[in-house]
Amino acid sequence: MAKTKDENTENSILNAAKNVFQSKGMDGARMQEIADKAGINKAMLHYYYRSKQLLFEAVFKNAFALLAPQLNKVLNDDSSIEDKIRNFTSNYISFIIKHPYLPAFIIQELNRNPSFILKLKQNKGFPNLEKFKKQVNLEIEQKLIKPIHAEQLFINIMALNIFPFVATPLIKAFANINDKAFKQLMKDRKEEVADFIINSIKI
Amino acid sequence: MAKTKDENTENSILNAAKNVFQSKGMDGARMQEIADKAGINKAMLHYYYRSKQLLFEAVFKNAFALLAPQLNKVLNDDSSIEDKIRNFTSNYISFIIKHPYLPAFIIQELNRNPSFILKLKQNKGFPNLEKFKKQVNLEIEQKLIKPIHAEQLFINIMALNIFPFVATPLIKAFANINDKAFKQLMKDRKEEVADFIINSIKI
DNA sequence: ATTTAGTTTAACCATTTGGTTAACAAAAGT
DNA sequence: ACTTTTGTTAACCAAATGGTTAAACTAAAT
Repeated sequence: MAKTKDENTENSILNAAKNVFQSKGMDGARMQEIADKAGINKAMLHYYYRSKQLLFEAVFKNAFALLAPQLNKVLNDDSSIEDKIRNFTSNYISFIIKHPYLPAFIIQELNRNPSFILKLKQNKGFPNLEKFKKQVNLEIEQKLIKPIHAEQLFINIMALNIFPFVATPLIKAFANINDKAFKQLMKDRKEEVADFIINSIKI
Repeated sequence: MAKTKDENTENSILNAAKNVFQSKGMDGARMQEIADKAGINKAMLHYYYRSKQLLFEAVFKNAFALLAPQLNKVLNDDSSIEDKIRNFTSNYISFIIKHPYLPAFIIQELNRNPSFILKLKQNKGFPNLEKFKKQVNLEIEQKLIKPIHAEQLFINIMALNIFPFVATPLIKAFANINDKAFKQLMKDRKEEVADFIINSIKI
């Protein structure tokens, strides 16, 4: 396929692998297809990455490293809960529109192999709820927001932002809309979702 | 595996196939494993279902047929929006706790092959938003709920209810909780999610 | 009792797939 | 100049995999 200045072979392999793995998953991906897309011989894949498993892990870690900082924004910055939610929602949806396969890929592969997340958890920078919890409880005490468990609020924020990009075909079918209308709906959500959440918790 | 009165072979195959396909997906599933779990010879799979693809489709249609009526409850019954949301949320989460693999399976396979949903769309009983849209707009006119696009509200309801069961490993890792705590969190959501939605749209 | 239709099995087959090997080319050290 | 290291290829391999076949078994129908 297009080899738009992939510089070195190692990188063009990773790019091709990203493509194939993210659209077909570990089980559906074929080493031959990755090699073809990278424009090289299949043996090169093993020369640079030893095995399908290791190549996959390189792709997965890359993908996760892209997603994690986005989540940390909600959890670890110092603005108010309301500002956080507005910022995060707008940024996150913009981000995902650029990487539409990402969330479904990560979720699918973690379901296939849940123990894989244990490795990721050890990295520093792995999202952690502690600070967010304290902040939520503080704002509840200060009567800034209605009582809610921080975990539930966090799940709700994730769900409202991520779900449509994971269940795209389902939503398109139920709402009976085409690709263009779906994209518009997602753009609208940048504001709608934040309003929806804040409406619910604001006193 | 356990062959607890599976009656006929055809059914025990379908059961085994359900197990394997729903936990490993189409690409990860192996005919041999299905045969072993059903306690029969691999040739029987082809005798009764001709091919992996057809066996898979039988499982998938079964799964979808289980999910669709649940969604139609929100869309086509005659109670108020508020009652619908409360009923649906409580029922749906109970339902999914009994079939935890279902939503991830359906979403994963539709992402793998989005055109597959076209076949399903032709079935009557396929969820449709028209009635729900009218009702939402009516209740907005009557000042019973705040203005919101019906599609967005529907997406939000789906997201808040379904997402945690699709992204279970992710949520468990972020919230740093074990299986027991996660299950409790999900039970709590039966009420919390409905409150969250209604808080947001109620005037 | 014998035919017939449906069910089940073991052995087999062709293809696909991840991975390896050996030869070769091109840089990089010396 | 030559030796070593790195990058690349084509051909090959063993295992796995979906699928087929022909024969055997079973039970009801004739």
